[in-house]
Amino acid sequence: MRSDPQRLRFEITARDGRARRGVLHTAHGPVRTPAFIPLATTGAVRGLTAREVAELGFELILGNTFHLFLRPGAGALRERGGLHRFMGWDRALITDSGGFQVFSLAHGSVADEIKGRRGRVPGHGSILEIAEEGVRFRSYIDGTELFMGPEESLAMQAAIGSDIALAFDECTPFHADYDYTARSTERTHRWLDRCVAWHQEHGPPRQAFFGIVQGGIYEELRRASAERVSAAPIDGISIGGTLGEDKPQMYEVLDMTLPHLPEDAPKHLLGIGEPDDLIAGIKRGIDVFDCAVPTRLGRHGMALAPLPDGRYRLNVRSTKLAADEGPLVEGCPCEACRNHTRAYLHYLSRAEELTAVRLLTLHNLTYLERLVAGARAAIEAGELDAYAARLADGSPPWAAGPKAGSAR
RNA sequence: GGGGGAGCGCCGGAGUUGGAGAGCCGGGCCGGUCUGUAAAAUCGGUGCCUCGUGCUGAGUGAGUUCGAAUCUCACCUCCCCCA
Repeated sequence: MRSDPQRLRFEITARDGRARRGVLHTAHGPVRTPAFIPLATTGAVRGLTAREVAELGFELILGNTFHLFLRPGAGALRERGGLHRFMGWDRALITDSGGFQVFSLAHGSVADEIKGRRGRVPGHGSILEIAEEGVRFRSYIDGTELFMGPEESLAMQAAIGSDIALAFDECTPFHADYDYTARSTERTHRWLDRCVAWHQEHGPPRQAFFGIVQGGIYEELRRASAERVSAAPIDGISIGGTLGEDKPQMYEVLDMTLPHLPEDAPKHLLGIGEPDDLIAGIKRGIDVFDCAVPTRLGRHGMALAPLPDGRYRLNVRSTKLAADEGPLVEGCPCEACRNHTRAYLHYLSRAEELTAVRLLTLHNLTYLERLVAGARAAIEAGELDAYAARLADGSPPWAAGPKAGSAR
């Protein structure tokens, strides 16, 4: 760990077990943790404006180096003064390195692959070669042959001007065996060294840099990767790669990784964001999470809501809601729940009105923001376990927090 | 009143003019899936039953034929044109 305070300072203000309440001080302001990070993959949180995302309370969003590299490209972003200015977002920005996308091109859908399911569309991979130097691939936009390695990724993240850059890594698939995962993880470590070297030489002065732990589902590899990454001069640590095929295995992977990371490092769990997983991660000491779930489910007609069966995805398109005059979720402070009925949202969603997408996206993001805000308050109050228990019993986040107000 | 055209499954369309469909494409409807976003995406189901080599089915009825969604006749409905 380097923890250069000029780039990033992580202040821990309260603890509850292994969970912590903190503040990430970035070049674009503070980020209260534990935090959920909405995805703005291509420079927009899908369906919303930057102002709306800020109004929901988010202080950090995630852009994607790979997508922004293809379009609008480094030159255009530099000319526009970086992504903050281009998209009208003046709070903190973290950029994923593109490692995940490079491998999703090879697998059709890493989302399936890393969970142990089969890729959705086999045989359309655009990867031409994965080598020590980096990855050659074809643009999915126009077929242009392109190359990205550690240096290209960091140069692009410099052009974007993110507050936190991530190391260029290989996201190891679930079906990779021990030997492949070991070789891949070692290559990711060598790429980490190249990223660090490029970043120290050319990176924006106030841009922080996070390393990424790999190692698949193998305890030995996770420990080795955790120790290797922790030893590098970095400002924080992301946990990536396959986290197993189900939630119990994901928690196992976390438990085999987290003990080997520096206690005071900001810890980012890549790609995780279902409500119960946020709590599981927070309890283990994770500080920030990013995930496509709230925005994607919103576009697919699903609302986050505690359900009687212990799940939390309400299908708004279901006929059951056609005449339901109640709010999406009782007590939710979002625009969809305050101003509209389930019946209206049901109708809008079936009619494929953009308004439905926007309202559900607003709701889902509100739900997760309130969930982590509740966790922050609970940690300060030393009541995280009680908070988690009330959530597990089906309380919505705004009704499950400590009685003594909130820490929003 | 005359002439022409068309009728199948919840809806629309294509197609076959004697060897066969409980078929095809859209849509709707019902349900599933989605965790570092090539996802406002995607995958199923959608006549009946006792679930099988099962039954019914091409506007309605009759006929020709070994065999009819296809050919003939009558009728019904809709569309277009002419009066």
